[in-house]
Amino acid sequence: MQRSLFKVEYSEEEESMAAFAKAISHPVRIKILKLLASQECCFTGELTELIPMAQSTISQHLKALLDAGLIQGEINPPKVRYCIKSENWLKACHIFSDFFKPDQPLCDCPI
Amino acid sequence: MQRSLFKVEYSEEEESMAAFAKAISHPVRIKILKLLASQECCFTGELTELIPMAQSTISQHLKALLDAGLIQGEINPPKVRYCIKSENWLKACHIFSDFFKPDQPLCDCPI
DNA sequence: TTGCGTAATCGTATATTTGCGATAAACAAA
DNA sequence: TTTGTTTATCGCAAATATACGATTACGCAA
Repeated sequence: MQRSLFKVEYSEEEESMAAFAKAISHPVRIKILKLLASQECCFTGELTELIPMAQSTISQHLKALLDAGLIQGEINPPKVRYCIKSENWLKACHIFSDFFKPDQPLCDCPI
Repeated sequence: MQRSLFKVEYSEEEESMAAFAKAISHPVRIKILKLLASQECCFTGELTELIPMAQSTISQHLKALLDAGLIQGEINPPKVRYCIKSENWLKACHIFSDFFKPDQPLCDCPI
């Protein structure tokens, strides 16, 4: 990729919002988060049974969610129990509700 | 990419949430949306002046936002005036606020 | 018609993402 | 120690995304 000479500057908020968005930009990761956020709460690799994908692929998506800080995992050999990382979940809640404000005055261009 | 034999099924809501998320998964697109959503409202290619990126790159990002349905453009030769597409903006508002509920009962695993 | 300004598209190069199977790692139980 | 269970990581291939310059397209004004 032919990289720009000077880097575009982004605010911390823009960067982290983009990172959260990227984490949930794949439907299977949304599905996983929904499962973890549901009342059953702390789930594990039963995900592999619920989602028809290779175990390695599920693990890869879990890693993406981990890296984004949206989930956390407790190693409980030989299993790993995952759940929502509430700290960053709340951060994401705030960032997105700040951005997507339904009562925001929007353009009324008659396009 | 070695595709799965059987396709994973996603709900319409999961699909469109992922699509919206992908659209805002790049900080420059968040920046653009912020500019368009700000009171100045209907913006155009002044974006090219505000954001130090090649014109073609900006146009590419605008197309991504267009394809996601988050913005719309009015051709006003030789310019194009963009603004938020409120219909889908509201849809995104609802989808994200439904997903990121701060008062949701989350796991209290002591990880 | 010819040029000008604006914006989209093309072509290209590189980076990242996505998916799989195979393998490795970590621990518990036999 | 060996075996089994669970999960992460590796290596690969293909698809997408990102960025640029160059070119094209489209009206408007000379």
